[in-house]
Amino acid sequence: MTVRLSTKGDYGVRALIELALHEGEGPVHRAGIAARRQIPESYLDHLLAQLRRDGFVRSTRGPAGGHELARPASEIRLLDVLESLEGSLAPLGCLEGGETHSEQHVVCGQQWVWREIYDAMRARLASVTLTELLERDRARRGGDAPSYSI
Amino acid sequence: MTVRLSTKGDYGVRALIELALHEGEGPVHRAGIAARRQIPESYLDHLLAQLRRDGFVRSTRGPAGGHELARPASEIRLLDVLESLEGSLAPLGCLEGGETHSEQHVVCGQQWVWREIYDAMRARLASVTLTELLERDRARRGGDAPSYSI
DNA sequence: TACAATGTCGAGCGATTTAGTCGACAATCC
DNA sequence: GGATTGTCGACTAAATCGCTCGACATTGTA
Repeated sequence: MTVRLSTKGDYGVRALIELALHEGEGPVHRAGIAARRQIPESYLDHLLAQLRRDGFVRSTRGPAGGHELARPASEIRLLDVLESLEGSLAPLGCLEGGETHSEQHVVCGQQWVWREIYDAMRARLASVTLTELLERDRARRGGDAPSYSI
Repeated sequence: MTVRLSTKGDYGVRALIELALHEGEGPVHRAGIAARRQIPESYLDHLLAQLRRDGFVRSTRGPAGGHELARPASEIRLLDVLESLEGSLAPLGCLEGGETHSEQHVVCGQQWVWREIYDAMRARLASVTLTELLERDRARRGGDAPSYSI
C-alpha cells in the first residue's frame, strides 16, 4: 500500500500545466487554477508556495495578481518539479543523497536492484519537460474520446 | 517524502534471504532470523504470516519447528514477494489493476510517464529471483570490505 | 485614503498508515 | 504434562496526508 506519489505531485503538476497553458498571458489567479484543474484551493496555496520557493513559479499580489511560470515551460523538468513537491523520490532510504548511509543498510538486501530502478526512473523523469506534459494534456482533453486514451 | 518502500518489504526480503541461505536444511526459527537479520521478532511474525498466506513460506510448529521456503529460491521472484508484502507497487492510483479508473484521473497529467516507469520497474523486479538476491548478499557480506560495495 | 481583491504564512486537525507490541492460544516433541 | 515453537488478532504510539482556517501583506481602483 505504499510506494506511491502523494497528491502534492499530482496537483502540483496539474497546476503547472495550467500555468503553461497560459504562458505569456500574465498571472493566472489561484481560484481559476483550482477550479479548472479540480484542486482544493487552500491546499493549492501550499503547493504554489513550494513551487515559488524552488523557482518554478512567480507570483504577484493585489487585484489582477496571480501566478505564472518563472521559467519557460520547455526548461522545467518533471523530475525537478516532483522532487520539489514530494522531496526525494528514492524508493529506499539508503538511496538518498551522498551521505555515509553505510550504517543500518549493510543488511538491506535489495539495494542494488532499487538503485538501478531509481536511476532509470530519475533519468526518464528528467527527460520530460512541462512543454511535453502540456502537449499530452492538450491531446487528451482536445481529443474526441473523452477519457480512455492510454 | 513519499514514494517509498515500507520496512515490510525490506524486512520480508531479508527474512527470505535468510531462509534461502538455509534452503534444504529444515525449518529455521523466527528468533534466529530476527537476530541474524536485525528484524524485530514480533513484527517478523506478521511478515511471515503474509508470506505463508501467499505461498512463499511453509511453517512447522513445536520444538524444532520454524520456517522454510515453500518453493525453490530460484522460482521466487522479487516482484511477487514485494507485491505480497506491500500491496500494489503502483506509483499512482490510476495505474492499479484493470478497473474502470477513468473517473478522477481524466485530470491526472503525468499518467503516461508513470505507466512507462511502472512497467519497467515491474519487469526488472520480476527478473530478479531470490537466488540472485542471496548471491548478492553473500558477495557483500563475505567480501573483504565491510560495507561500501555499491 | 479606503476598500476590495488578491497572494502569504503558519497553526491546527481528523483520518489513515506505519511499525510495531502483547497476550491468549495451538501444535508438537520430549 | 511441560517446554518450545508457531498463529492470530487486538491494541497503540507516532508519523504522515490532505486538507481548512485565520491573520496578515500587497496592490490596483474609486
